[in-house]
Amino acid sequence: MADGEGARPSRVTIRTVAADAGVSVAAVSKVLRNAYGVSDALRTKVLASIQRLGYRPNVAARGMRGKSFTAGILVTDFENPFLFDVIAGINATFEAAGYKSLIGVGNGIGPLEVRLIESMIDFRMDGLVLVAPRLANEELANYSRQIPSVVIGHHEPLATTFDSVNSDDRRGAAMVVESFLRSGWQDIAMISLEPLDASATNVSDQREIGYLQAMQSAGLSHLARITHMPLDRAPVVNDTLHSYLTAASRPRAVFCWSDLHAIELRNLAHCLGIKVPDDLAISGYDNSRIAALPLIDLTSIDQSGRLLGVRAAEMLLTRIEGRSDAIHEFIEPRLVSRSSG
Amino acid sequence: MADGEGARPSRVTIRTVAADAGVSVAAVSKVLRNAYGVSDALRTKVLASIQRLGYRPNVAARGMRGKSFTAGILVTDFENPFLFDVIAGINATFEAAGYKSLIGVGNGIGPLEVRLIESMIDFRMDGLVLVAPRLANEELANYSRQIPSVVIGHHEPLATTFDSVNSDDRRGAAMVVESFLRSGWQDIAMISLEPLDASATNVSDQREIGYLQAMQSAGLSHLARITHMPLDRAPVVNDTLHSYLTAASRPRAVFCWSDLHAIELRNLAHCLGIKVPDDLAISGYDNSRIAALPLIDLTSIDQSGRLLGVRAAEMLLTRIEGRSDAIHEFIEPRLVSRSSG
DNA sequence: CGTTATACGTATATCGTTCTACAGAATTTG
DNA sequence: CAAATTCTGTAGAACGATATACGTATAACG
Repeated sequence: MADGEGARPSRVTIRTVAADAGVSVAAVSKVLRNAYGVSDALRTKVLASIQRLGYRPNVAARGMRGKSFTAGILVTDFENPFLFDVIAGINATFEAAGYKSLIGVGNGIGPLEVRLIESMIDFRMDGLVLVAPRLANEELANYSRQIPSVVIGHHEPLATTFDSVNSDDRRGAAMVVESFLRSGWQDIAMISLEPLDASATNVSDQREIGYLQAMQSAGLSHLARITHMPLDRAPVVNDTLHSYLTAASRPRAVFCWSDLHAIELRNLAHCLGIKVPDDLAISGYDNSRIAALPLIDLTSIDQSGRLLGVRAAEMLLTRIEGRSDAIHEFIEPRLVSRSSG
Repeated sequence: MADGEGARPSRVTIRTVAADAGVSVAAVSKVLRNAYGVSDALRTKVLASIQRLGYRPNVAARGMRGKSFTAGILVTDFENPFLFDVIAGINATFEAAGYKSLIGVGNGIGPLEVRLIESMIDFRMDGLVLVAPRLANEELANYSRQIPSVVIGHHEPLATTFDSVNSDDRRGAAMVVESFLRSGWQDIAMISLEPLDASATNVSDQREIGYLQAMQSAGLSHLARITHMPLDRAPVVNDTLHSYLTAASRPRAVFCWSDLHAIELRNLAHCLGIKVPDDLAISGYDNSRIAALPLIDLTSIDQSGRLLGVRAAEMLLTRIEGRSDAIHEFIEPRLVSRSSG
């Protein structure tokens, strides 16, 4: 009983270290931040004490005045397999720079995302990477003034208060259309995501634009049509896809804004006895690991998730260092052809 | 230029609120924590000011003396689709209790996991949920003394310093074997994960035990055999699975410790022209969303990931409230039969 | 009516850092 | 050799909350 709570080891603080090393608290702090004005002798003495005592600075206390050496990552839809690589890239880059990163999951719910961002600010994190945030533009502008921010998968090339890294989504969409055209299919439709607002900042909005432009360039505007799906993967999605496949107006080829829906579609087609690609060609976007499975074998656009993550983290680091002009970067997409289209 | 950094809105603190409401700082703090000794009149006055000023308490400052109202989630392998439901369950439960949760990704790398746990402690988080940690038992015992902790997917039923929630992994494994037996197959092998140490705390260790026991009960001990895979999904895994499938000793049925490898296996079998389940039956574990896809259609064990998450979060909340006796809970697994076996 | 509880608020020490000022020693300069 | 200039290290005020200790009305009691 006395054991359960009792063994409070009374945490070792900067004061403990200072006492142990026989120097002032300020001196230890200087060593920690490797700030100016500390001799080699002092440094080694302090480092030895830190080592011996197993001291770790308290981030909460640190955050009150200085930096927390931690960045927050906000992801929208935890389920999208596209995130794996992005997050791996972000984590690796931060890790190498001596930063920690913690992830918050927003579930595509605006209010929750807002609360998480605020929570990260309140934790005194040094910066934020927002992956495909579903926030109104003003909100984003507002928060990015409070904390260094970089977005991935959000197109706002004129924003001045935050950076962005994106796949060239218009180009990617066009690549799919062009590939379909080369196969001789013209009746090409698109499945996209419900737009959030009129600003066309979402990746799906940009892919729609790319799709429409490519169709127009090919003189096929009259065949272009877009179906919008809700974000949640409720039964609605399945029903919609089902009626989509069985309708008379079913296209010859479908470009899906994300592997997420393309995979569902390919499976549903399989169940309905619709041959892919003989009856229906399908392409996704993201080149996720599942799309690459031989049994799924989905044509897709690789947007180099890992690179997106790495670049975003690098940008955030320089922004934390003080850069204040905005950078907006594009990464070239790559078509990965597989049996589905 | 003056715009980039200049617009420092000088954050609203508890002092601002106190001034605005015309009360003391302590009074505001009391309202925030709804502590004892505050009249309705005062409360409404303070809440109005909070509302008007848009005040949010600084978590870092909070964590220095009181609670941060945030829990940390440590996940090992971000890629395992099993995590989706677990994390959703944890998040939903914390959210409802007014807690935030932040996720750290350990990548199955021991040292990194340790650093993340320490980081979460240093952030003054109120508690930790560790999902399938790959830590030595002493380390776990050590950290769980420093911060309220609950583990998921880690079997240590005698631990006194932390709680655990687990699928009954032995039972789940046995269910698979029994199902194979009912189909008339006896030559049943298992693919498992490289053990971390001799303590058999990992879920894969427990599933091995369940598998061996079930084989023994059926008088098939002589046919039981286990192949161990590395955790990383390097080419090694693929090579190993390839030679596994082409070897003369290929079993009639395979029980995989996780959908992760079962999916790989089913795809590889497909590529090699091995009919599933006619030539080879396959079962996974986790009943992940991918396993349920008609094109994959993998028999699997559902371990109610969401429920695991919910229970773990609930336990952590009561432990944060002061409970000090350990709880170790099992959740009944459920077999989901599909075409693969 | 005086005494004792009780409810409500306030003042202030405290948490563990960072960071600004400054003092003393060592070094360079004129 | 005195004065000016580094170079090191220290003291102590923040940071923004919590929580303890205490004072003062108000209510309850005998």
